[in-house]
Amino acid sequence: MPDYFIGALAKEAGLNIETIRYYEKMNLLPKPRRKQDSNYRIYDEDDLKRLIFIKRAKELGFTLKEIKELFDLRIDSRAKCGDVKHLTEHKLKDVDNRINDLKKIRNVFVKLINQCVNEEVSSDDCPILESIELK
Amino acid sequence: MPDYFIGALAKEAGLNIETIRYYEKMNLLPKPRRKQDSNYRIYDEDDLKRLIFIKRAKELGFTLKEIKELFDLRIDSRAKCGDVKHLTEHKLKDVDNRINDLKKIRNVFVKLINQCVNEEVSSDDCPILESIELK
DNA sequence: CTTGACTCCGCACCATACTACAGAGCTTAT
DNA sequence: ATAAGCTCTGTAGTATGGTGCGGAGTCAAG
Repeated sequence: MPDYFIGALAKEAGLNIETIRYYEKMNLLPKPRRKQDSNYRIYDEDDLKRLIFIKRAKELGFTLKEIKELFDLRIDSRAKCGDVKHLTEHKLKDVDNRINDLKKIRNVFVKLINQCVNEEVSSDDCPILESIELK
Repeated sequence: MPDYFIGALAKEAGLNIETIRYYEKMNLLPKPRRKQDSNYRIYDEDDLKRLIFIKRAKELGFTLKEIKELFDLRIDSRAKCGDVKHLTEHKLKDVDNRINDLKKIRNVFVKLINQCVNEEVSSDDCPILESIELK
């Protein structure tokens, strides 16, 4: 489990250095240990995993604030089981809704692809609106 | 199918008026007809559907630019079937990836909730990192 | 036919999430 | 031991996606 300086970590994660420092400032990434003398930040595999998670969660539509809340969901010495359960059930419902709506969008794509297979089916209408009623 | 002025549409869609005008400027919403004399914008149910779709797609992590591309996916007089098929297959793959990653996050929530049921199971670790390897 | 609510346009401002310096101090390969 | 290439901090700037405001005109209920 090798350690990284910020540049190597950034490269692994596919982010840039400034973004990593930004996440640290926003408390999305724990303050890393520092090298003696130089004060360079030292990172490990856990930091990398965390960055990759943040990156993907952002792509899935979570804000940095929400991602922070996800990291904070845990049963620990401070948080009560019941509280965590309640919060988590709420998040679960949200994720289920996201999955469902993505599936609807998926179906539209499938239909559109099949139309294409049937050669020269042509319509000027917008299929994404014809087939979806996201409510 | 009643028509709306912008205020009523905004209320229905749960957006504010300025946002609707902004989407129009960004070409996410077609330029609406206007009332004689007053030049007020006139909207219909299709506009409402479109706005609701935009709103949800944004929550699912699509940018306005991507949403515009989704609306533009159609087989029409200009676009060739093959092109649309290719593009759509690409989008389909993307949506599948999103669904899969959301399912992983979902599983973590389910585990966490079950832990809570088993009373006083406590760990200071972050389960979202323990259970997910989004790669 | 008034009056309060609505709409028009343009432009300035805001929040979020980065991104890019500058100037100084490390690291490391040769 | 030197030079290219890191990293440090702080601050300022950018892109996206809105949000607010002013002054003028329009709508519609009473």
